[in-house]
Amino acid sequence: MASNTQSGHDPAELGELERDILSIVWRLGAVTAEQVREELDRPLKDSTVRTVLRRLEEKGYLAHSVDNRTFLYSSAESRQRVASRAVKRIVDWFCEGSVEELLVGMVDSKVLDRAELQRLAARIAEVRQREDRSVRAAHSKAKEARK
Amino acid sequence: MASNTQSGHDPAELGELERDILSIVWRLGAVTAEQVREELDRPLKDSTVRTVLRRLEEKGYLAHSVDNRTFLYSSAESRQRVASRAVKRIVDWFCEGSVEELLVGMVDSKVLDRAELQRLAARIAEVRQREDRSVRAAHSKAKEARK
DNA sequence: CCATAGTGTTACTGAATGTAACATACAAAG
DNA sequence: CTTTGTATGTTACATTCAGTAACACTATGG
Repeated sequence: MASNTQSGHDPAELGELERDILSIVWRLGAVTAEQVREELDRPLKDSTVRTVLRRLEEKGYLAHSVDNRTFLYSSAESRQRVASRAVKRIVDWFCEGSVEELLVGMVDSKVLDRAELQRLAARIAEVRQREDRSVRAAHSKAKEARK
Repeated sequence: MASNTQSGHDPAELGELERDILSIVWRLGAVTAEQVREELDRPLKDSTVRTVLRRLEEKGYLAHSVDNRTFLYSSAESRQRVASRAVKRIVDWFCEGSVEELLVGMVDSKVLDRAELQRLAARIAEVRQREDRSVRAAHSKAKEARK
């Protein structure tokens, strides 16, 4: 059943270099292959970096624009979004879709400590507020349209 | 930096067959290779199944005991624990360790809907309670073995 | 002693990733 | 117009991992 929100690609799991490069793009915003290369800890040839950038674009993680003959790569998906999808996959594989069970497990196995849990609870409350607002907004907007 | 909580194996990401088999073991509790094979949808040779079972054991996900010449496999780690570690990896890769950001992202990208969020909040409160209790218990019980 | 039921060993294949050389194109300098 | 320096396009090879399985080995009941 799955049914993703949009594109139909299954990220599987990115390799280490791919993740590093993705992180750099997320951090710097819009970068050239050269910039990425400099940012990396490992000394890689530029063709290597460009190959990975291209692959990341093929996979839908990046997009590029051309700035005066030079490619400027930027992310096509936010970190949160990518992370969320990855987590969702995990929840589906291992937890039969129950996010709560997952969270409980995370606390049990000390992946999440109490402090994080606390901040998390606060954050959830906050997001709930925001959600409420947008729900209400959509509501009144719909009413408006109906008129 | 980094530093894992305990054992030093990096789960990377299990393959599909591995996940299926792991799920079967989690579901059935203790199984023989033959049972696993029957449980699978795909028709695989038993040597295939046994190979995967062995690999899962090597990776630390399963353990086996010998029951009268036959191997009985059972899980060495709970689903929640495995899922938690997987999620932690993702959080580390993509969210710089911020679980809250991840959750926020999950709500934003509709991976988590409001109902789930609500149940989640309740569950977190519950876990918090339990944590409090065990913290108190551990406290009075002296601080010998830390595991 | 032999067949049967298990396990141990080894191997091949295909896909994904890391890594990079080499070929091309084109704008600016001369 | 030719040279040259950037930047991109193409292609390839090595490695690793997961899927898949054949074949060898061993002990046990009849």
